[in-house]
Order: sequence, then C-alpha cells, then structure tokens
Amino acid sequence: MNKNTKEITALKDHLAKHQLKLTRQREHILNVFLRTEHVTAEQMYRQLAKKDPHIGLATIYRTLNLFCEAGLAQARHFGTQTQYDNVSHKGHHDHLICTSCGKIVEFENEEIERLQEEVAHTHGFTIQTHKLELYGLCSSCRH
Amino acid sequence: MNKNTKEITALKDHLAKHQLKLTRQREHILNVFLRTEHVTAEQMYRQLAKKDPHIGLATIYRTLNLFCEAGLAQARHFGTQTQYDNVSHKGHHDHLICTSCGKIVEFENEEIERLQEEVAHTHGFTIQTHKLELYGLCSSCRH
DNA sequence: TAGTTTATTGAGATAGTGAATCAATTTCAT
DNA sequence: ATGAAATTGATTCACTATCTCAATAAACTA
Repeated sequence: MNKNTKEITALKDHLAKHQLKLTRQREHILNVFLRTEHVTAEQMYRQLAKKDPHIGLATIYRTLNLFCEAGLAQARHFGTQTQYDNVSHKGHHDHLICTSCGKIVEFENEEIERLQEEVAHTHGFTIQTHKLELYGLCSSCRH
Repeated sequence: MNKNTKEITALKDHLAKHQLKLTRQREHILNVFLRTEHVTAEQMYRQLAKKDPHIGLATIYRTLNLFCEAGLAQARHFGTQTQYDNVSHKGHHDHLICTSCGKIVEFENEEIERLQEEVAHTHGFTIQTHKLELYGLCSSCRH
C-alpha cells in the first residue's frame, strides 16, 4: 500500500481548491482507478459493483470526470465509448492502437511534442493538451 | 461546376466495386459534403432538410459512413459527436482546436508524420492512419 | 461533540447519438 | 420495359452519459 499517497494528496489539493469534499466513494474509486491503465466508466462500475455498499453509475461518471479536472485522468473518445487513462504515475503519453486485435501501446516522444508546440505557435495557439493516436497493425497481426 | 468530377468518379468506382448503387441521395449528399471541411451527421441533415424532397437522417449516417469506406471522408470522434472530415481534395491533415470558441485550424507537418512512422516502427507497428489533435486557446480567446 | 451548512450520492428519468428494422421505392443490368 | 437487388425513410431500438432530486454524508463552527 501507499504508493498512492501522492495521488490522494493531489486529489485532496484539487478538492480543497474547489470546495469539494473527500468522500468514501471518491477515495474508493481512486484506489481502483490507480491500478488500471485504461478503463471505461462501465468497466469501473462492474468492477466496483461487487463491493457492498456499491457505488452508483452516475457517481462513477462524475468521479472520473472529476479526476480529469484534477489532472489524474485523461478522457479519450475511442469509438463510441470514452476511455479514462491513468496519467498520474507517468506523464502524458500517446497511443499506438492495433486495429486488428485492439492492443494499445503507450509511447512518448519529446521531439513530436516540441514540434506540436511549434505548429501551435505559428497559428497563434497556446496548447493545453493534445491527443495523438496512431492506428495500424501490430507485429503479430501483420502476420 | 465540376471540380467534383474526380470525387464523383471515386465514389462511382467504390460503388461499382461493392455492388452498390448510385442514388439521387448519395449524389446530393456528396455535393454538399464536398463544400464543407468538417460536419456532423446532424448538421448535414439540417443542411439538407431544407430541400424537397428531403433526405432522412438514417440515410445521412449511412452515406457518411459509406464515404469513409470509399476514402472520401474520415470520421473523427469529437466529444460525444462524430465529425466527418472532407479528405478528398487535400491529404490527411491534423487539427488545432480552440477549447474556448471551438475554432478548428488544420495543419500538416511532414516532420511529425515522419517521427510517427519512426515510433510505430520501433514498436513493430505498421501505421494505417492516425489522429493528432492539439487543444488549446486561439489568439483571440487568450485575451 | 452536537449542530449546521453545503456538497454528494444513488436510483431513475432524460437527452442525445448512431444503428437496426422493414415495407415501399428506386436503381440498373438484361 | 422487366425484375432482382439495393436503398430509402420513418420509426424503433440500444447505448452512453448527464440531469433531477430527496436522502445522506462531509466538514466547518461553536
């Protein structure tokens, strides 16, 4: 336990700044969330529904959105669903997604990030966040 | 007129290859679609609903998906909606999106594309397509 | 600690997007 | 022109995510 101290502190900071409260549910959802890489609200709900007393679906949605605002999670629209990525323990990362088997590989590339800043600057934009997804075939699916 | 000849031909090719038919609706939707950069099915529907006889919403969805399969359009999940981008007259392009006013600026960057290939290669992936979106504030919204 | 204020929760209702259904219609090869 | 096959459009349906609101819980104050 308590590799999560840092994240719980980050959450508490955010809550304090916005006059929000630390609830049993929020803490519970955070603990489960920190153990995953990518998760949908629905998956999270099923994961938590086993416990008793269980947590309502609306609360899962609200809390995952809260995590996004607190910088602990990042929402990613993937097909028809929204995936919430855990970005607390590692910096921002981008994704390589296999269109055949669905495998997701994360990566980071300083040079690409730098070029993004450059592009944004030439168009007068200040970047807040970005999303880069590469779709293709992984080595096993290419045969 | 008929800068669109090329695209209509591309559509006809696709239809022929898949035993599909060229209908008044498909032609009509294509003509309107080619005049736009980004559009949702709903926007397209309202755009076309003025005409008489008007075109059903289901047909819009089906046809925009058809355009994607034919390589004339590209679907992009933006928040809860799906935007269809016109990619017929220009190559693939990426987006700068203002989180305040919603303005979308397109850009292309050879160097970034090259680095993407590089990253994919080191992970054993073969890229089919990609999506790069930079979110931030445009010059007017930054004040 | 008890009391009070304020945010949160959960169950269900609601909104919205996109796809499925199917009878009527249109396309297109013959 | 004819007929097989695809398409259309109105509607229904499935699904995701948000909203509503009474009941509850958190956190501040005395």
